Amino acid sequence: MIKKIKGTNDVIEDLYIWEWVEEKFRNVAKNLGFLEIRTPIFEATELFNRSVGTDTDIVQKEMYTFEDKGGRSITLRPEGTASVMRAFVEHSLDSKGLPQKFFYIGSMFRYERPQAGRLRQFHQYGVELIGSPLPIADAMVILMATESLKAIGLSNFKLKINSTGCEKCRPRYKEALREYYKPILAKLCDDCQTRYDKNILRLLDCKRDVEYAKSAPNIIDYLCDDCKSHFEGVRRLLDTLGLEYEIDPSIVRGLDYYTRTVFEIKYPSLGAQDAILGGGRYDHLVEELGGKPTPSVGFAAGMERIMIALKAENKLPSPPIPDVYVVTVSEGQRPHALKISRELSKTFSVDVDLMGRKLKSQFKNASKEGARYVLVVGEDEIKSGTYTLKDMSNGNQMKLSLEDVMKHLEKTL
RNA sequence: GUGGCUGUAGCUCAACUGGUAGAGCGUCGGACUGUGGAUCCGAAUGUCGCGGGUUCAAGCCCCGCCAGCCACCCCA
Repeated sequence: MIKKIKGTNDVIEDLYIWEWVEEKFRNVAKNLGFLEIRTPIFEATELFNRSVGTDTDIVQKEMYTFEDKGGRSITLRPEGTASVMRAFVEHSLDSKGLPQKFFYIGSMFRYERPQAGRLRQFHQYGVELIGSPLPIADAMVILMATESLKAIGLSNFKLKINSTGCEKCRPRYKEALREYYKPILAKLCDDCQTRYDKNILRLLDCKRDVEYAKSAPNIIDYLCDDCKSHFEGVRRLLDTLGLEYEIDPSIVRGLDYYTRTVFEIKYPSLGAQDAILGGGRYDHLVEELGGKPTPSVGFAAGMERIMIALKAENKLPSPPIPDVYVVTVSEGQRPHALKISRELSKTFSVDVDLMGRKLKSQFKNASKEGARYVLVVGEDEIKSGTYTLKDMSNGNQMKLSLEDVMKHLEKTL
């Protein structure tokens, strides 16, 4: 048997949940003036090297990269922001005026070992607000994040924010961290030893050496005046909106392009992979991709993790059921039943037996599928032009003309 | 990439210290030849994850691979 590739998933019975969630997210985004965008699922490898950063784990070991038949290096997108920004630059969308506001829902690919809440092909809902340097842009994006989660009924999530400063203040902070950790380096775990050289910020969210991280220098104290007032501006707006958040100095995002604001939404009961959404500001990404300086903010949310959270909170929508199940008594009525099904399906969701089962089994089937009504098309019905409509919730039956059947369904469904 | 646990019917799981595969649920049918959700009866379906080894004999033991789950790393 050919089986699906490791770390991929078939969504079959649960698809209606996905559709429902996506609809809610689209609504939130569209009502705030964001335009849905679909970019290619693969891009030139160079795009991700430039945007995500050559030193990041994503680029170094997690990308699905291959050469196409023309000898080009192609990569399955590991995240969505790079493509949206590329499209923004490629189509000179700044000429349409700023800001430009986009959202997307789609597949991302990362070659990682699968575990709870982590797949190799996964899906993200993401938002990009391009062109505004102001704190209100950060606040808008964070608001969209929380509103989206609330729109699907989630409540047990925690918003955490931080600032990673800019090219002026971040080096100063890194230096301070190096000085702090240098004398105790030998006491740290093996991973932290390598993190010290590779990416010192990562020492802050090590799961083992938490004690040392607690008393480490806090980036907030090292922010330059501009970054500090920007961060305070964002906080004031979040306070105005009444959003609860925690300032968490250990939030260090794994992509190189972040500047200033970074944030995460955690769903603590999910297990090790408890971040359902992450984002921040990336003020230099457009320049990096060859456009004019265009400060931007955005986030990406993990659809699969959101699905797990939804199930945990028991906030699932109800599954789709047929409104009417059309049933025949014998073979001769099948053509008639098919025609009636066509009429009914213009307004209602209809199911009809396609297996040639006998009447009783058709009823069983209708019941199993949760059909609200069964319409019997038998010899008598065809002769008289009045059909037997049975309400499966209480067993009541009545004989109605097709027109009256339609009316009755419209009234009661 | 590393580590732990797991892999028997569509699903959940059983099979004593190795003796050659079973139950419940589900599916389909019948009891009930124009009526469901209850009950009863019956039927079908397994390369026992794959490959190799040990043995008279392997679902069970050994090795390798693959897959799943969980964790590390990292992230959504």
